[in-house]
This record gives sequence, C-alpha cells and structure tokens, in this order.
Amino acid sequence: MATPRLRTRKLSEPTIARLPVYQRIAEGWARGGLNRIDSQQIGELAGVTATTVRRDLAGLGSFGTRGAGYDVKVLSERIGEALGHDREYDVVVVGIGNLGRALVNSSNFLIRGARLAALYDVDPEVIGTRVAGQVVRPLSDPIAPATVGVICVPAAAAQSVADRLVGADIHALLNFAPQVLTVPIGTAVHYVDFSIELQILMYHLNNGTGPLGGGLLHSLGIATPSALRVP
Amino acid sequence: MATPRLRTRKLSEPTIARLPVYQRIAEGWARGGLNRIDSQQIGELAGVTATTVRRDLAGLGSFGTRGAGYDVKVLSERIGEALGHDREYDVVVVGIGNLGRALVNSSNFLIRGARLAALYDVDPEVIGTRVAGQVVRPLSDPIAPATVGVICVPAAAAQSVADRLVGADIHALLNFAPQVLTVPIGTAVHYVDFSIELQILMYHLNNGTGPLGGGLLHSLGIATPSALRVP
DNA sequence: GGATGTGAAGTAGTTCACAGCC
DNA sequence: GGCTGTGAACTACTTCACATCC
Repeated sequence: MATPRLRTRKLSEPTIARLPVYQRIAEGWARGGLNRIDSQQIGELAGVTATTVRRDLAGLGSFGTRGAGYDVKVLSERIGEALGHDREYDVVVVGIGNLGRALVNSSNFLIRGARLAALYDVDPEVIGTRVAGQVVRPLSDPIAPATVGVICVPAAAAQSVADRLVGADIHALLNFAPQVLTVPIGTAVHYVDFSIELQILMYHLNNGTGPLGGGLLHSLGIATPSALRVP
Repeated sequence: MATPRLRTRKLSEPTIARLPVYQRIAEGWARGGLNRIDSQQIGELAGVTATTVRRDLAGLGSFGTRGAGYDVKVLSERIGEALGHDREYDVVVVGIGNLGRALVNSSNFLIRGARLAALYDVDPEVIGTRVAGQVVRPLSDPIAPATVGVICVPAAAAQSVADRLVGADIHALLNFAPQVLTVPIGTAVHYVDFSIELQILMYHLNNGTGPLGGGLLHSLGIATPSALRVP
C-alpha cells in the first residue's frame, strides 16, 4: 500500500458525469422504500441506454445481481466511493449576490463531502450579514484554506477573484461568471454557464434535431417513452 | 426555398457546446479593439486544441483567412447564425427564489434571442412583486405562451411544474431542480446540476487525474500554459 | 426466466499532418 | 512565413449480442 491507490480503474469523463445522476435515482428509490433497480429502469430515468448504465456501473466493480438488478443501497454507496464522497473538503464562495446565496442555501449544492468554509463579498451591505450559517467576510480578508473556490461575481471581477483564490493556494475553481479565466497550470477551472444551456436547447429546437437531440453531460435526460416516475 | 433549410450542416453536440465559448472570446477581443484571432489563441482561451477549434469552425463554412486567422466580428456573427441567435424566443421562469432571481437578473442568462415572457411563483410574498421588469404571477394563472420553460423550484415541486409547462405546450425545459422529470416524448429536458460540477471537480482532484483532467462541455477551460488574458 | 457483465463491432470525436492559400 | 481547412489515422465512447450467473 505504497501510494494511496485509486479504488477503481480510471473512469471516463462521460461516466463520471452520469454517476451522480444514477446515484440520485438510487436514492430516490431507496427513499421510496424500493430496494432493487435494474439497468433498464435506471436508463429510462437518466435518459441513457441500459447498456450504457451497465457499462458505467461495471467500471465500479461487479455488484449487480444477474436476474435481479442492483441493490439501491449498494449502488448508491459504490457510486459515493468512486466519486470520493467519503472525503470531506472545504469550499469558499466569493460573491454573495442572488446566485451565491442561491447556491449556498441550496440543499443540492454543498453535499457529498463539501463543507462551506467561508463566504466573501465586497458589498458593505452584505459583509457581516449571516448567510447559510456563515458571516460574510470582506474580500480583503485573508482567504480561508479550502480545496475549491466558487466564483459568483460579475464577469469584470472574476479574474481578480480567481487570482486571489489561486494565491490562497486553491487549485480548483468553479466559475459561474461568463468570463474565461487565466490561471497557472495545475489549477482546474470548471465553467458553469447558464446561457449556454439555453443556447443548446434552442439550437436543437431550431434545427429540429428533434425530440431526441440532447444527450450529453448536463443534457442527460431527454425523456424516453416509458420513463418511470421516481416513487 | 421549400423547407426552411438549415444554414449549416449538422453540428456535433460537443461542437455546439463549444461555439458559445468561442463566441464569447471573440466578443471579448472585439471589445478590446482587436480584430483578428487565430485558432491557436482561441484554443488556449477555451481550453481546447487549435485543431478542434478549426474543425468546429470549418463546420460553419470557410470564413477564416489562411495566414491571418479569423475576423472576430465575422466569427461572432457566424456562430450567432449557426446557433440561431437571430430568432427570438420566449422564456418563462417558474420559481422566483434566489436562483430564479439570479438568473433573470443576470446579464448572461437571457441573451441571444431569449426574451423573458413571464415569471411565476407560489409564494404570496413574492407574487405581485416586480422582478426584472416583470410582475411575478401566481402559478395558478394560465402559463404564457413560450418556447422554453425554466424550472427553479424545489425538487419536490419540479415534476408538477413540468407538467404545467408541458400542458401549456412548452416543449423545451431547463431544469435546475435536482429531480429527474417525466415528460412526454417530444419534450426536451436539460438538467443543470450544480452539485454535479463540484463532484466532477472532486473526482479529478481525488484521483489526481491531475491538472489536465477536465475537459468537456462546461468543463471547458483547464488552463493551458500560456493562456492569454482577454484584453 | 431474467438481468448482469463484457468481448466485438460500430460510431463519433479528436488529433495528426500537410496541401492550399493569403 | 503563417495559418486555415481537411483527408487520414487514431482514440474514445456507445451499442450489439450473448455467455454467464442468480
């Protein structure tokens, strides 16, 4: 046990993006009192084929039961392990406007090991107020140690905030500002851009790529004929 | 001119997701007073290879200049045409909490032909207030005609809202609730899930897929060595 | 019987490498 | 010289089809 070995073989990018969806489905069934689900059902709910589901899950090891599908509890756990949900990590959020507030108050954002470490803003009206159990600090304060920095400021301020975060030794950024960021090698930046989603939807509507056009990453979930409702 | 022909050949899904990024880069340069950009520069800023950029843009027709790159103005226009930015379309937003408010007030959400048609909520405190120039209506009101419905309600309410929107003949939904939706065939649902972004970031950090791990759709933009700052 | 897990085949997307043009 | 645009090679992902096991 020299190096902390990966517990699964390397997963493909599309697979990684789908696993959280499968996990949510599994949890929904578990909450509904059901305890088994098969790849067909997962596929319909996630908007992908049953084969894709099996291929994805096979990458986490063989824990399905032939003839009976997957135990929702085990399924959920295995996905959690693969994605590293057992590890906790700190998140700082910069920019406590509507979006920042929406994120930190959302029951869906800071989950799976994410822990809110600190909030920052530049607006004196906002600084000092309590949001999501944290007092908002001035951006001029030292940045708290964290693993991930979330940027929810206007585009014009995004780069300087990114510089601050990188300077504070944060090497993973989630940027909600419509602004391409320049960061040193070794720092990962993921962009979330709402308008792009709308644009993709409209492209398909305009070009009649049709009802079945969608299909990648966030676009998971063009409904299939018999999609089942999560109980 | 029988059928309204597509003005470009069919674009691949990854290409469609990258075009808005290129367009933003082009606009940034245009604002900065520059008027030419080459595939290498676009690639560095977007976090993809120069070849990918050229392949993507070649799909829109040949408008680059050999030896000199692309005219940022033309580039921006061509992308706009390909994505159908000349067409206007109506958007209704259901759920005017922090997130809904952040979206409609964002200078980056309702752009490129999107027009806000109406806002809905169920909270009496919110109904009747003005947000983004619109009076928030009760969800019990008839849904205004629109092309796209945006769902920003809690997960538990998302399905019934989707049903309302589909019933109002809206066949493109953008769902921000962490809830898989059941809709009739012919309706496109795109999911935007903030927590998935964090989970993907963490997977790569945990598994040392390393600085260069990222790379699809929203994950565009792992910084490259000499990424240039948009002027 | 019924569903998983997986080689093999197929498809889509990316990258190489260079001819063509400015 | 420099950069685009693209056939050809490659790589990655998905789907088929079926042997395998409960």
